[in-house]
Amino acid sequence: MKKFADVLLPIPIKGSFTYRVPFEIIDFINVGKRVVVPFGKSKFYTGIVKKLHDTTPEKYEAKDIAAVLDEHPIVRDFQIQLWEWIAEYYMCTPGEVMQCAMPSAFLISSETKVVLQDGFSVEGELSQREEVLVEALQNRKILSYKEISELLGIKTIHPILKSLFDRKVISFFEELQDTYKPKLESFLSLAQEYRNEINLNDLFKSLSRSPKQEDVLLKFISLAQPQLVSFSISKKKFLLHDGISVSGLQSLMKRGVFVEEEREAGRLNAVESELLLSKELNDFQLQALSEIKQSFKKYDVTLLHGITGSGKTEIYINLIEEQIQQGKQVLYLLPEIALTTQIISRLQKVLGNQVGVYHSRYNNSERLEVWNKVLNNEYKVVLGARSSMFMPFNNLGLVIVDEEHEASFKQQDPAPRYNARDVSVVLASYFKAKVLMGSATPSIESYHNAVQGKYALVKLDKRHGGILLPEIQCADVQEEKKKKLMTSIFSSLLIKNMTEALENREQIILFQNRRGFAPVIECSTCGHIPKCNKCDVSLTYHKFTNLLKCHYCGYSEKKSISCVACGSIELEMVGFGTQKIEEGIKQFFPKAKIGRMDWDTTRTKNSYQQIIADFEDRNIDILVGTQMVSKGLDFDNVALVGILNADQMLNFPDFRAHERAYQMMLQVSGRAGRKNKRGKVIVQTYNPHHNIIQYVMENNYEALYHSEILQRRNLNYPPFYRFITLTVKHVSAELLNASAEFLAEKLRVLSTEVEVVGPEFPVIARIRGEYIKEILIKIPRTLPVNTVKNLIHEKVNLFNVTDPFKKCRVIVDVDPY
DNA sequence: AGCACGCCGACT
DNA sequence: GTCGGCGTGCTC
Repeated sequence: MKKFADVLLPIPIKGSFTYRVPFEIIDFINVGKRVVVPFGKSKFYTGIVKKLHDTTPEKYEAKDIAAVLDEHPIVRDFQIQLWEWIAEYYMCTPGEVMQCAMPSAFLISSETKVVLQDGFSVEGELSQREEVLVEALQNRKILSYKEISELLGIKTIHPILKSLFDRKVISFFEELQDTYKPKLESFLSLAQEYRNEINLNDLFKSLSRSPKQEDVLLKFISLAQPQLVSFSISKKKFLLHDGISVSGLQSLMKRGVFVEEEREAGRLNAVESELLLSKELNDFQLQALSEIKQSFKKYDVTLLHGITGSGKTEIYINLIEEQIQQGKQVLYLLPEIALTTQIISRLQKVLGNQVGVYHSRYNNSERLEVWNKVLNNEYKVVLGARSSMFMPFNNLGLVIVDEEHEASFKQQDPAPRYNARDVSVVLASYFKAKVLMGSATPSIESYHNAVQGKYALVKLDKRHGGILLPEIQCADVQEEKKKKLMTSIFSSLLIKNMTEALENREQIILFQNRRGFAPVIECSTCGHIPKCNKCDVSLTYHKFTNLLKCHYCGYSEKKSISCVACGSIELEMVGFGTQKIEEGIKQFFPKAKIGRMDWDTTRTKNSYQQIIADFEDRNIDILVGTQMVSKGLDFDNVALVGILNADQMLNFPDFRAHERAYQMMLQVSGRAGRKNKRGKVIVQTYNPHHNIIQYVMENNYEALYHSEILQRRNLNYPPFYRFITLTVKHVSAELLNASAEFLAEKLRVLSTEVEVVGPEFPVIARIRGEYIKEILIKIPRTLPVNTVKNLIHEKVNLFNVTDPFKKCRVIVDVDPY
């Protein structure tokens, strides 16, 4: 009988909190269950029981656990271990990991509510604000702090509330609100009295003059056969059947022929179509599959290097089926951007309702339902973005990380800044499960692991269905400009090929990596460019809304007709985004149907699907887009892919810029090519002889790897060194400079082998009014990283107690991407 | 992270 | 004078 419980709370504080287990709940409490606990002066939080023990805390009096919420644990032991591993490795708190790992619908916290006291009487005068509040409470009975603050239009409402409380006008209570409400659906069944033949026949006779009602009843009975008595159907689905009129049904309901009952329905769409067999694999796929299975015998992690269009997904499906047969679960991780309906339905067609999907577009209730289905073993496969690795698996056999090189597996903000690809190896180890990482362009780190023999390497270098790799050509922008061939953003080579493709009624994709290349308004007279006044960036012009927007803080203003600085009306657009490209095409090919796919046009839930559907149905001739067009889409009529500005990607100030540029160019190139004709790719660049461009044209990943790994070794970059960045922020640039310098100085004495670079201003030195400085710590692989991390913690803690530096915020990012 | 307490400017 | 801003410290 354990008397104390260590409870994990979803707050960014180190360590867990020890509570007393009251006698009444001692039989119900277990590790992994949720408990409600008092926290601070008046709040209640939901936490997870991490440990039960008998050690009386010495330094404080433990508070009592208020309630146990679950009948069975909803978090498994391995998850608590995993959370702690992540917290330690990524230098954050287990509370932050838990917050990110669990659907927030599980973690309800209390909210303080204000009510009038029974039979209150006002003694003395009320201030104007107090009067407003009392009046509002008389109308609405219960108000939250936030509502009161909005009502009175002030932030500090505490003194007013205290004064009213002291005069016994109002009182407080804590409300725990369960945000999860099961979704209900109406079900129809035949009323008791018509469940015998005589009454039913009478009913039909009486309906002879009401054909609509008769139809409805007949349909119901035909659907119900042979079990009329116990049959029920969802009202919504029933109405979808042909020949059923809403009015007919309503009349029958009024007569009491049907009874309606609300049932829990679940939000997740079930797959109802017949399952298909997985596709037959070709010889190359079979070969790769057998190599993978072989490698699993010796290695925990296998890297599958399979070129675009080689049919990696079919191999995955095969492996998943095998795991399911063995009664194991599978986690299939994809970058968010590649999680399209195409891939989801492909999996569901073969595996049906055993597949659970988990991604950011799901709301809290949906996430909670997926969690429960994994917990109850209803889902054998979880397909999702990085956060789906936090599901409560119970016998994981395989983790697939597709598009392994993608940066989006690393969470940027907020903590935990984890990399799902890397953590999945730890996750798998708890189950002795295998990890399969797949990519057409593996990350240098993973390929290095394979080369070093840490991972197994399996190659698949034949395209599926005999489709040839596209022919890649370079358009030398500099040369064309010299010869005055290039009068727009399109080279003559690209225009020529586009014209050809359009004449052949073939489709085209134009790719523009927008990053840092958004349209900016510049005054032709004085050169003024509108900037965000809180961030160190130019505002970008959005033609559709006629707004100037900041991409970092969301600030927007109306575009003025004249220059704000000099009043001139000669404003010019500099740079081009996808919108500008769209316009450019219209000039050259006025008849072509153009679609645009970027962050702006895919904001609403279905717009993304719509664009893809339009492209597939050939309602779009030319698709212009950012990164989005490069992921997870398989079109079969794309003759030409144009990469408009390759240099933009190559010149990005980041040590991974070349690797990324290669990956991106190869990925978009993969969209070109059809069954009977070789696709074509035009790369527009100022540097056609750049080695990366050459590697892309030769499709030579090995060469890219060797040139990159050499660089990394020479410059002490990953994978030879581990990186940890410390980001320091403050509104005052002076304080920030001094503070960052102080912190860097402290860090420089860590060890002679550890390099401390900076502090330096990043490319964008100010966001939301705060200046930013970065310190990069480079740790050789040979050094025990935990010792270094402990020292970093020590220095950051020192920083956080040293005046005036502690006023700055410090963010730690391990293995930044 | 919230939410208390406590110190200081700009208004009745 | 006090109201209401915000900086600082604590939470089992």
